[in-house]
Amino acid sequence: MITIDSRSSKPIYEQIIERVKENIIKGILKPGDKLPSVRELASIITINPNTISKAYNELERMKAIEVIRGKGTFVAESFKPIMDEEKLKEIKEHMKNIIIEAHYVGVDKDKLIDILNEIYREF
Amino acid sequence: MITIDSRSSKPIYEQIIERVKENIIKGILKPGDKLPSVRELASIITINPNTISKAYNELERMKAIEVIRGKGTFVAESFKPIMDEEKLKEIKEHMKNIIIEAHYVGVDKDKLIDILNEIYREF
Amino acid sequence: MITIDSRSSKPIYEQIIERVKENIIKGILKPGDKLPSVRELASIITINPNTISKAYNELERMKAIEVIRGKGTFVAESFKPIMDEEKLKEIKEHMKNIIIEAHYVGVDKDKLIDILNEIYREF
Amino acid sequence: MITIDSRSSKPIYEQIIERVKENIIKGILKPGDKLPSVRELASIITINPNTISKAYNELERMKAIEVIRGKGTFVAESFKPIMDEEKLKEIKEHMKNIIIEAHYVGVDKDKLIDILNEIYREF
DNA sequence: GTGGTCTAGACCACA
DNA sequence: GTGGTCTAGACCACA
Repeated sequence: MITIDSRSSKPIYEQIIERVKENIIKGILKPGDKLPSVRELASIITINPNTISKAYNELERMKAIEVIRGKGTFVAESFKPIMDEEKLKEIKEHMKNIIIEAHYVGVDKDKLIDILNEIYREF
Repeated sequence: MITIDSRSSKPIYEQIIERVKENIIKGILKPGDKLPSVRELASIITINPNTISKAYNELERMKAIEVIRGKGTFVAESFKPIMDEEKLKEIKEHMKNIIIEAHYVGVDKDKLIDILNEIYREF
Repeated sequence: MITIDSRSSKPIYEQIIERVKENIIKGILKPGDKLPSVRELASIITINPNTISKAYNELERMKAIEVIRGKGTFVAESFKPIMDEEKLKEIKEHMKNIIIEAHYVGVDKDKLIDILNEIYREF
Repeated sequence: MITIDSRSSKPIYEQIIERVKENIIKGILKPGDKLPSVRELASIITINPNTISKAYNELERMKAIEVIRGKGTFVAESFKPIMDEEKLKEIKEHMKNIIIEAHYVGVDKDKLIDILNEIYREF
């Protein structure tokens, strides 16, 4: 369910965050579902537990998951998008950079929208 | 022409690369145009020359600019998009992450396409 | 394993790149093998770590080695020659120059092919 | 007759040396032939005269050309290869590096010998 | 412990 | 004046 690319320049803890969020959005993980414990996940994907911990902590801060003491970690019950101006600006920045990179491999606006639609279809 | 956001977590040399590419795409920098010399740009944006050098070197590797010995650095004459499977996969990855992040601030597909179109309009 | 000729006009970081590639081709370094860390190698050959870093970065770009975050640097698992027209042209250029230089020290075609065969035998 | 690639990382003066030697080996320039004067050549290929001068000086040191005061520069009358141990070692080094580079673009021994033969045929 | 980024500063070849 | 190489040293994120 969660696959890590150790060769990626993207930190492992960020990869975990993304995979968990992706699974939630895709409905593979539903509100109330229990996540594997830190140690469990660490042994499954053979990653240092500290790294899993860091990912879970960030996910909790984002209200994507909830830690219930003594019971475990669960997908948050109610998902309310939090409109965050800073975050929105960041997204625009990232999109601009994608557009620039796309241009340099010969991907134009229409092809980029195709890619975007394709990814949404997978969700 | 080239502005750096020192609060950004993105390395300075990467910011320079992006700004130069952006200026080329927007036509602000045209093929054959001379870029400021390493030392010049370093003093303009008060960054260490080594950092500028690193950015210029990567831009040269990407064939976006050309270094002519003892004369300076110039926007490459011929821009040919290089279709790179790896790079394309990377772009898709980035796009997927943007979509995930967008979802968490309540930005849906249509709004994201709006943002994309808006950025293209600036180019 | 890696020796530097400080009298050579060839930059140190390029010498390191060549020695590493040579060791990989000779099988002294095998896929998955760990390379000495940047600091380790720096202290072994008494070279500044930045210089080692530069060499390792170029080797990574060439897909000869892989950097795994926080763990170290390893010989790439899968070696796939990348057919690169530019690089091939460069090789021909170099070969032409060798032939010209050889002529001026009285080394003819047959002797040059002997030299070539001799080097291949060492690999 | 002499073409320069200003984008090459190879210094212009070295490129001139190589082209002149190449022309001599190919017989395009014969012993006793007059070379263009420094200023002439400088204006033909629009290069700084100092750069031409440097190339001619090195060619003279190698006994490939001769400067006759007040008359001009000529291809040396008698070509005697000078067996130079240092130079030979250098050639072997270069050959080794070519072999390493060739391996990384998928060019094996036989193909490399083909390339070598092909270049000799042009001479 | 691992590599990545950045600064300050020196020296050099080349044009 | 131009970029390239190298050193010394600091700080940082990641695992």
